[in-house]
Amino acid sequence: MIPVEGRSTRKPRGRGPERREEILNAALRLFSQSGVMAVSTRDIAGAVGISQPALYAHFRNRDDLLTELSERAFSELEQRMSALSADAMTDRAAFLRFCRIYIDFGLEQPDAYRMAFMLEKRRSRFETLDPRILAAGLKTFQCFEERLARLVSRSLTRPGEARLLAQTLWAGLHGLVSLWLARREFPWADRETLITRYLDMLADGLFQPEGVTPRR
Amino acid sequence: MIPVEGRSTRKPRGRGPERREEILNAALRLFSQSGVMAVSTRDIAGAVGISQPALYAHFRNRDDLLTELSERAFSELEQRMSALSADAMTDRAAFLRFCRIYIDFGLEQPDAYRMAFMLEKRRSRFETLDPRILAAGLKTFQCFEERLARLVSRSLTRPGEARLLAQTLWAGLHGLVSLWLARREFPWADRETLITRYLDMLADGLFQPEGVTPRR
DNA sequence: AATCTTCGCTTATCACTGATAAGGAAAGCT
DNA sequence: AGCTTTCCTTATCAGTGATAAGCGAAGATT
Repeated sequence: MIPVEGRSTRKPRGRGPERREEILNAALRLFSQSGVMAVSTRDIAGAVGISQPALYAHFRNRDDLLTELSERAFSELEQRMSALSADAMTDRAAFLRFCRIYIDFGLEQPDAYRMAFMLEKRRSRFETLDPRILAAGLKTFQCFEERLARLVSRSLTRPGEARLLAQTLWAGLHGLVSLWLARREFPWADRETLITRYLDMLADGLFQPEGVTPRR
Repeated sequence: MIPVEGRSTRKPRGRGPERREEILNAALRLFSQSGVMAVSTRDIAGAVGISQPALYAHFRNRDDLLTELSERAFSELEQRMSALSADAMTDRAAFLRFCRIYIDFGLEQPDAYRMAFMLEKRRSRFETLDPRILAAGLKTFQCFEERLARLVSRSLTRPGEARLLAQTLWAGLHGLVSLWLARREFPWADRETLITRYLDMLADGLFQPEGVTPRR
């Protein structure tokens, strides 16, 4: 009855985990093709080749599956941010490259980005955010804040500055990316110009010229 | 048969338009209470006191109703932006107040804001934006751009600057507002501080000190 | 070897969703 | 009065996420 410490008494690992993986991949592919809202559990099950209720052996419900994909998306973004080492750069250059990583992630993987930051549950009563997504988001933000702080540490003086900067910067980048994703048909200005201009504006505000103190 | 010019031959205005209004108001109230995704057409019909199919005499479908509310939200934002007259202000002060109007609108009327900018249709195949919402959004953006350009005209030099500034600014403000709305549980820094800091950063980038040219 | 247990799956079914069909009743116009 | 139009009803549809009940084969136990 009591399992031996460190070794489960039984080894039920058949092809369960692989199936689970299969489902996640199929779901992500379908979501990318048709949008999260348009894909039903039957679509996913059909793509995998199993019946619809079979999904519920691997995930508690549809939202649970979405949450899992969301966590993966966060993880991918963390990896990209962590991969940036900018030792031989000026703060400004490092800052710009860091922002680019975020933006590129959103544009290259719009569905992953949507999962992570724009996901609203289908039938949730008054928008209570899934705690797992919240936790994953927090972890990613901490990564964001920490990386950012190291990159521009020489330009930060006041205490609490890092967190404030990280939140404002995140918001700004998210605005750009999310509007692009949600309002694709809008007559946007040239994307490169827009990015460059926006980041320059931020950087100009951040890295004040020497001898000039920001007003207010 | 042929209606007299300027006077319709029949006057079918029974209580149709009022009903329509009633439905829109009930829907908006329900959406505010429970979130857009959680409210069904039966909920709306029940709140008005009619049967569910009766809705379809006034709106082609659920999305049509949402679109109508979306247009209203845009209209409301336009009104707020147009109401700002900042003749006796510096460019910087006018800029800050203008941004505040946008932010306040989003925070005070989160559902209207969501309708306007964050609405993703329930079953749309690959996210084609409703042309009506697109049109309404365009109109609002033109208002945004025009008002902004007048406020800070003295600080704009290059051609095309206004449009670029408007789009980047909009994106930045949207990022702040939409993240607040979508991730309420996130441990945000003090909201006032965050707003002030963010707008200052933008303004610092925008309104360079005299005699100092922005780098790059 | 025979049995038992567990796991991943099936079919059948649920309540609910948005949407349509068909028809009824009342108001307004000719 | 008769006709049309408008707004509403009930009945019903296919499709949704989710659950219940049971089946069958693999692995463990006897």
